[in-house]
Amino acid sequence: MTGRPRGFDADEALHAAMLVFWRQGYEGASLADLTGAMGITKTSMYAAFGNKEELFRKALARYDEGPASYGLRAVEQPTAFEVARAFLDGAVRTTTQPDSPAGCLGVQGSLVAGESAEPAREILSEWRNNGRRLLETRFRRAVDEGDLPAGTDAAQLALYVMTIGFGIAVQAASGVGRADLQGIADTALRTWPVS
Amino acid sequence: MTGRPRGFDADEALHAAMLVFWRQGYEGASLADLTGAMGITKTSMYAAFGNKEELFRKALARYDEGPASYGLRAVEQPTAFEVARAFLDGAVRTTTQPDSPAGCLGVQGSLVAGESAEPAREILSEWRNNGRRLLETRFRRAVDEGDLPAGTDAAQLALYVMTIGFGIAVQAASGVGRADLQGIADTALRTWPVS
DNA sequence: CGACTTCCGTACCGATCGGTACCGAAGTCG
DNA sequence: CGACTTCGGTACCGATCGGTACGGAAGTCG
Repeated sequence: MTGRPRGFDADEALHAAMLVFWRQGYEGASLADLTGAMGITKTSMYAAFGNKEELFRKALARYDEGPASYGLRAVEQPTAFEVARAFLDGAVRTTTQPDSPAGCLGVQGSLVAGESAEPAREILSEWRNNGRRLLETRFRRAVDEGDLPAGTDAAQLALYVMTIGFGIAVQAASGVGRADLQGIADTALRTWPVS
Repeated sequence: MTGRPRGFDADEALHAAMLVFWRQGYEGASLADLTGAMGITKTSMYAAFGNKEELFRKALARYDEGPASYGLRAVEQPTAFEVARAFLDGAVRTTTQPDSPAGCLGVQGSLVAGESAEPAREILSEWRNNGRRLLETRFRRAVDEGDLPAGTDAAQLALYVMTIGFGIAVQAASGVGRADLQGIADTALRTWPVS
């Protein structure tokens, strides 16, 4: 347990890996791309992170704590409408950050389809389900509190908001700019289905 | 020009290739996957279609004429609202057709990111732009006709509808069922931003 | 210092990637 | 029939895929 300490910063390396996965998806990111960006060799990567799948899992966790943390902050808003606004605004901001890849890591990977991407697909499917459940329970609470009309389908509403967020992520990845996407979010909020 | 006639149906083969690209995206579909599904060998594929990129281009054209033809039909509706409804209903139906892959070929490919997918990305970017322009000009006409309020931003509205369609496609690829997606489309239409 | 532990660069693994050269088989003409 | 043309199966190309074996260098302890 004494030995030579590792010669690179694991956190920085993980951050770099996250950016590569974000830009290129799971399958599209080769080990050469990843280790190149991380500034380490394959051997060091395997020693530090296990394998590509584990690296992806850790990079996704890092993504969740950082760029995608707007989801957690959104559900803390006092009203359901403000939750939706915070969520969509956060999606627009994160998917169009100038110093990060366009789009959403969680969406990029979900679609990629080679057979070798199966682990990533499952990981991301779970990630997205967590997000939806988060919104759903928050909206259910809003119904209980009288913030949303009784009889509102919280699950349906959560799915609706998530869907718009995904659409925004796809558009961002396609090169649509922040102003246009903010316009979409505003439109969706202006026509907030309840209230 | 006499020679031996080809021993397979090029149309059927192209259809099979389209399904593979649809399910797996451009990069995710290997030549082995493609030719396996097409029932021909690599050699025959290259002779008949050129290369993978050309095959993809032709498969996309086939997709456009078939599964994605709801877009063209949508803009023929008499009112802007009905255009949007036809578009979103078509998106739900096509992305959840039980005998076809879930999701949208045009969206699957847009996100995939390996370096070798660059040609596909450009092809699909153009494809999506065409769709947006189609809606935009249709909405602009609706403004001219007084169907939409004067001052309505047709481009923004087209982008909004496309975004919801993309979101639906992502959800479909994630396994969300047709009924839930139809609910999303209905929600979006119920809160149609103009009217 | 010297034993020990860990790091990390090189070189390599089999598998698969998209794409091609070759050639016998098979079908269409005169 | 026989010349000709195209089909399409095999075998292969170099490059790259994710992953690993090995060994020298480098750092931490007693």
